[in-house]
Amino acid sequence: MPPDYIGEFEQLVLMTILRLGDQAYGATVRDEIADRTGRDVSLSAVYTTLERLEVKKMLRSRIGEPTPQRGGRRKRYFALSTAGEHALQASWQRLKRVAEGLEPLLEKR
Amino acid sequence: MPPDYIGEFEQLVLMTILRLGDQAYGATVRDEIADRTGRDVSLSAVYTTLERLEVKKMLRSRIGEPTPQRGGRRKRYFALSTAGEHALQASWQRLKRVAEGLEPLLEKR
DNA sequence: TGCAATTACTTCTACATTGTAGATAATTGT
DNA sequence: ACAATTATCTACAATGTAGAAGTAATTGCA
Repeated sequence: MPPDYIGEFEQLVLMTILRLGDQAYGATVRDEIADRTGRDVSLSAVYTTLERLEVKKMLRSRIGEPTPQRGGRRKRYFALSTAGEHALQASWQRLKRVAEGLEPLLEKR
Repeated sequence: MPPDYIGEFEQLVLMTILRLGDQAYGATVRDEIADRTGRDVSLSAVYTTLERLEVKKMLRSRIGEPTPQRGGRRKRYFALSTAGEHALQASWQRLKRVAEGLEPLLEKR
């Protein structure tokens, strides 16, 4: 594998974190992916992937302050590392190059 | 997994077959992916994936006639099935929706 | 002719990585 | 203590990948 290879779900997760900015944690990532793809992934699938991406240094995380609301455990917020950003950009570029010119076939219905 | 889920490499392979049309077989698929992604995948990686996609009915294959060239085994040509075309379109749509609006971040260098 | 060498592809075997869910545990507010 | 939220553990299935081995053609030469 290329050193910065990421799988398709990892790619979705990274993009979603990028989109969510400082509101990226387990539940929001899950919900956003569900909304955008129509696919209902389990929370644990998301967490496992987040964990692995952090091990690969593509993400960093920090534990949030307790929210003065309704109880419950503290959130763990995630953000892309520079490496993660690069890996995501690289995979996006590769994909675009492979899809280049095929759009009419990929999008016809 | 959604019934039509395909991994990222499977996606590359399907797109490549679409592009290659009636010239899609092991070696050409490998070379095209290598050219477009810069990633040098082994032939056997390609074959395994082709095989699995055919089992999932996303591809069909036929054995070609012997070519009057330099000998060698007959080619096995691949083509997308209707299901494969749909799965590819669906995954492309999902991806586009997830990436929507993030292009500036995905493409900046 | 006829068979070893060469060529062009494909299949087999095996293992690493990624995808995914269900059960379980940890914190925090009331 | 209990309800509310979020996170971790455990396990297994699916996908990604390479290297060795196998097969079917053509060629060249005894």
